[in-house]
Formats: sequence, C-alpha cells, structure tokens
Amino acid sequence: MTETPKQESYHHGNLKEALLDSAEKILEKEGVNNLTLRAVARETGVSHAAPKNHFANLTELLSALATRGYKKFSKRMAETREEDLSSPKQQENNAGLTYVSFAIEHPHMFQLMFRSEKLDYEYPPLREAADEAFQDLGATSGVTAEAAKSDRLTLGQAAQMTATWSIPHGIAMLILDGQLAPVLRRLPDDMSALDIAKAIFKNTAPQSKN
Amino acid sequence: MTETPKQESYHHGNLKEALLDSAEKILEKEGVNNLTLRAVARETGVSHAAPKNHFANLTELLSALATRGYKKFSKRMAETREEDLSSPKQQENNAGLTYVSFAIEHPHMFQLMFRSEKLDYEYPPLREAADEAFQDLGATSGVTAEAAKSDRLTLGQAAQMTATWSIPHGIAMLILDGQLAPVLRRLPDDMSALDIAKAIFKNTAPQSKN
DNA sequence: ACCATATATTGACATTGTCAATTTAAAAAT
DNA sequence: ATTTTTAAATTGACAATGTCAATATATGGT
Repeated sequence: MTETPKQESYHHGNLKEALLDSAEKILEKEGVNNLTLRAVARETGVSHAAPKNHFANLTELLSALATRGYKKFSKRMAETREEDLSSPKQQENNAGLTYVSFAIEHPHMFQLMFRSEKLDYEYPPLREAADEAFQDLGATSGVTAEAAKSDRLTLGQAAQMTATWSIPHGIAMLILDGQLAPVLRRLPDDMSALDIAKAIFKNTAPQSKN
Repeated sequence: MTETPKQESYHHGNLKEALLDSAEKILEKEGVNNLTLRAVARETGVSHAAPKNHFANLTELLSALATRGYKKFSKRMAETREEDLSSPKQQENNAGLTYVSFAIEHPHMFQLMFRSEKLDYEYPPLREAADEAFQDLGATSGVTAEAAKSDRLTLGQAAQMTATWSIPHGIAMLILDGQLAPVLRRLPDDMSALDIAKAIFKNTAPQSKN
C-alpha cells in the first residue's frame, strides 16, 4: 500500500475527470453545439485555458467524452445480449430496440458519438472503445460466429451485417433529426417514436400483413 | 412583354442566387464546417455583411441551400421511380439504392440536408421542399397508395414506412460518418461502400442463404 | 529547504456571427 | 430632367470562441 489509491491530487484534484463531468453535464443539457471549451472551463470553475493541459484541443475533449459514451453503450448492449435466450432473429431485434432506446435516452451523446465531424477517431481511447462497440454489433448481426470474428468477409456477409445495423441506426438518426415528425403527426397523439421502434422490432413472425 | 423576364437587377445583379452558388461551391469543397457567412461573402466578392440583406442569419442561408438539395434529391428519386417497371418490392430496393447513391455523390449536401442542427425547418421554402421529398418517400414504402396519402396511419403502417426508410438512411449515415470502415477493411480492396449497398438492394429472391 | 516539473492563470490574437450606422445605387414620383 | 424615396451594400464595432505564448504557482522528490 505504498501508493495512494489512485487519488491523483493535482492542483485541482483531478481536473481531467472533472472537466469531462462538466462536459457531460453541458452536453446533456445544451447539446453539442453549446459544448465549448470555455463553457466547460467555466462550469468546472477554472480558467479558460486550463483544459489545454489535459486535452490538446476541443476535438480531443469531445473524443474523450464520446469514449465514455461508447463504453456506456457497449455495456448496455451487452446487458441486452446476456439475458436473452430467444431465437437469433429475435435477439437481433432486441439488440435493435436497445440501440434505438439508447439513442432516445441519450440523444446528444448519441449524436456526438456517431457524428465524426468533431471527433478524432485516431485518438486512441476513442478508437478502442468504438472498435469494441462495433465488434459487439457484429456479434448480433445474423452472421455466423466464425464469420463475425474472421478478418475476411464475403460481400454477402458484409451486406448482411450492414443491413442489420443500418435499421436501428437509421431509425435512431431519423428520430434524433426530427425527421419522423411527419409520420408521428399521422399517428394518435399518445404514440411516440419509441412505439414505432417497438413495433418494428416486435417478434417478427414469418410475414405479418400489417 | 411589358415586364422584363425576371431579370431582377440589384446592385450586384442577383446577389441572393450568387451567394447560394458560392455556398454550394464551398460546401462541396470544404464541407459544412467551413461554410461560414463570411467565407460565402468573400467567395462572392462582396463585403462580409452583404448577405444580411438576403438571409437573416447563417441558419437561413444554410436552410436555403438545403432547399436546393432537397429539390435535386426529389428529382433524382422521381427519375428512378418513373423508369421502373419492376415489382413493388424491387422498386423499393431501387429507390433505396438511389437514396444511398445520392448520399455518396453529394456527401456534404446530404449531411447538411439531414442534420437539422444548423437548419430551420420553419423556413418556408425548406419546409416545402422537405415535405415534398418525404411525401415521395412514402410513395415507395411498401404501404398501399391510399395509406400513403391518408392523414391517418396505423402503427403498423408507420412502422412499415419507417423501417423501409431507415435502411437506406442508416446505410447512408454509416457511410458518411466513416462507420463502415471496419467492415470495408475486411473486404477485398476494390470493394467500396457502394458495392455493399448494391448487394443489399439486389433483387431479393424469397430468401437467399448467403 | 530546494529545485525540477506538472498545472493553472493571464493576456493576446485571429476568426466568426451579428448589429447599427452610413453610404451608394436604383427606382419612383413629380 | 430633377428630386425624393427606397433598396442594397459597406464600414466599423462587439462579444464569443479556439488556440497559443508567457507567466505564475503548487507539488513531490531529493
């Protein structure tokens, strides 16, 4: 016990994590557009240039924040997968619903994560976390386990994986960008986007004629 | 012939359109992040505040530009639909491929159009153009023609439409955000994202076991 | 107690969106 | 034709932002 339990005491105490906490708070409340370096510094109670010591620039801070998001996302997806004893096809559906639910519950974080614009996927922690998340996605994509792990894919397998993934991803994006509004407007008032997602990922019998 | 053929001659000549031309040029070359009001003014050769007379703010200029995009997009989708004499299911696939192709050919415009962040869908021209585009999408979404036109939908119909739309939309977004890179890396070098899209929207026989 | 180093602050700069004040050109009215 | 009115464009300013260099300050090892 010669070393203190990771209690890294800097000037501030643990500024790097504190900055990320502030950033997360701002992200949730005000969205990625209002997530500026200076706002994060203010929220944390340090000078406007203090973040520079821990993040080279805004991109790096956002990338670190997105890393947190990917970890949370992976955990969430893993939980869904573990409990699940249903058919492969239905597992895929359950994963899709979790995917969309995450997007609805953490809209700003989801947008940050999946919009590379302001991220740097070369930032090692982000690359790692994202790789792991996508690895997991492959695991539930209607492709055999061996294929999912192999470093070679046939076009058919790639198409299968992409198609499977694109459904929840597309739904999530449409929802977050408000593009489903015209559809929602034509449904009863108490129906939400989540209801549509649930209907889509409902146990799919051979072929139901809506 | 008492009125000149819409030759509105302002100081500049026709600054509003000229600004949009410049904006489109910048968008294609440098992406939406570098599409600033001042850059547009520079490119057009006018003072930095000149755009103010024609666009209330950056959001409005971007919305006007996105309007152009939606019109081009609608035209493109309509062309695909007209020539097409194949089965309803295959028509849906063809529409999907056109959707993704448009995104690949005009990546920055597509991102501008489908990322409300910097747009104002209350800007009337944009609202109109977007409404029309989405109207058309409904027309090819595995829903009966009457349902597509009705102002009421069942949850099943909404789910059907959303699911159909989400596939090309999800693929397009994954491609543009570089999220398909891990998949492409595992395919032969000469394979592109478009090849994956083509495979997905290939004539879908009953159920092919890849 | 001293010193090397890690952290944090201060002040500056260029860029951006936006606004108010002003100037200039075009169109309308007389 | 000349004057008046209006539309369009310029100029100059402001606050906010990301980033950097210079400076100050605390921490931990010796």
